[in-house]
Amino acid sequence: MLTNSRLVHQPHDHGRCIEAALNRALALCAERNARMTPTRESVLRLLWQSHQPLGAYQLQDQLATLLGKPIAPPTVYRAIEFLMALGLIHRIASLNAYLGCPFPNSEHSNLFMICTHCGSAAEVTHSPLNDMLQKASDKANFTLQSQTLELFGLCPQCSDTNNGVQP
Amino acid sequence: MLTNSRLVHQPHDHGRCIEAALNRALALCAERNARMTPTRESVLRLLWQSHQPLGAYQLQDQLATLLGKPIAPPTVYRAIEFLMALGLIHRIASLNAYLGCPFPNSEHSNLFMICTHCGSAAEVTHSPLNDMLQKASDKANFTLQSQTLELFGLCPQCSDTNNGVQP
DNA sequence: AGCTTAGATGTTATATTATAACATAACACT
DNA sequence: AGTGTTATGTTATAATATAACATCTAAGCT
Repeated sequence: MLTNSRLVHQPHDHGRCIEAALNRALALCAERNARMTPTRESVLRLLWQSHQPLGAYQLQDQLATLLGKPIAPPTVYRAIEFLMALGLIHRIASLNAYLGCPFPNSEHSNLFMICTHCGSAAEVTHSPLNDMLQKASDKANFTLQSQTLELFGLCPQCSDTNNGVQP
Repeated sequence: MLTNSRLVHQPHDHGRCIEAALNRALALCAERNARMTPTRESVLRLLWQSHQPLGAYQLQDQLATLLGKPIAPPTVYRAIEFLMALGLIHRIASLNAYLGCPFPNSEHSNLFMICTHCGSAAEVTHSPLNDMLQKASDKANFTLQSQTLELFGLCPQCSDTNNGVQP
C-alpha cells in the first residue's frame, strides 16, 4: 500500500514538496510536448499549497490574488482540465474539489482518504484493492473502465486530538 | 457478493419491482414514524422506474408531468433528502444523480457499477471489499466513517452488444 | 367537531459549480 | 515577418443546490 498519508497529515517541508511536484509536472510536460504556463503552474502550486482539495472558485479567488488581476471561471477550469489530463491533479467528486496528485507517473487506483475534520486528503495506491475490484467486476460481467473511490473519516492527527469525536 | 446486477441489466417485471421497493419504503416509514407523502412516493417511484440514476432536475421534470403541476427545485430536493435519510435512495456523486436502493434494510457498502453506455447502475454489497477498506484505513490510522465507491464501465448487456467498444 | 402544532409543501430568490461561444493574444515554426 | 496552433480573455448562461420565509395539511388532543 503506497500512500502519501504521513506526508499529508503531518508537518513537513512544504516548499520543497511543492517544488518536487512542480518538477515532476515540468518533466511530464516536456515528455508530452505540453506547455506549463504561468496560470497552470499557479493552479498546481495552489493545489499543493494545501493538502486539502480546493474548489474551482476557491482556486479562482486565490489565483486572482496571486496574479493580481481578476480571473474568470473558464481560466480556472481550463487549467484544471489541462492538469487533470496529465494526471497531475484529481477531482474529488464528493466534494466538487481538486487535489494535487503525489504519484503522477504511476498507474494508480485513486483511492482517497479525506478527513472530515481538517479536510486533508491522502491518496493511496493499493493493488490488492484494485485486484478485488477487478474480480468483482469480472464476476458481474462488468467491463471496468474507471473508478471513483473516496473514503471519509478522521485522519491520524484529528483522530488523536479528538479521540474520534468531532467537536 | 450480493448485487442487483442481473435485475438491473436485464428485462424483468418492472411494475412488481417498483411495488416491492415501495412496500419496503412504507414498512420503513411505519417503523420510523415517518410519512410517505405523495411527493415522496412519486420521487421514489420515478427513481425505480429507471434503473439509471436520475438528476434532480430530471426528477423535477418528470414529477411535474406526473403530478400535472409545476414543481420547484426545493420540493424535489426535500423528497431526495427524506429518502436518503431513510436509506431508500443513494446519491451518485460522480453523476450528481440519485438512485433507488435495492437493499434498504441492510448495512451495505455502497459500491456501484455504472454503465457508461446505457447509464444503468447496479449496487453491490461486498463484505471482503469493505473489510479490505477497513484494514487499509486502520493501517493508515484513518478512522473510517463513510465511503463513496463508484465503478464505471460496460454492463453485461452493453459489453455483449459492443464487444466492449463504444459506438 | 374545533384547536393546536409539528411537519410538509409552496414560493421567491440566490448560491455554487461548470461550460458554451466567440474574441484576442502569445507562441512556435518556417 | 507570416502563419497556424495553442492559450487566454470575455461574456453569457447552463446545471446543480440551498436559504428564507409563507402557507398549508394532517395528526393528536380536548
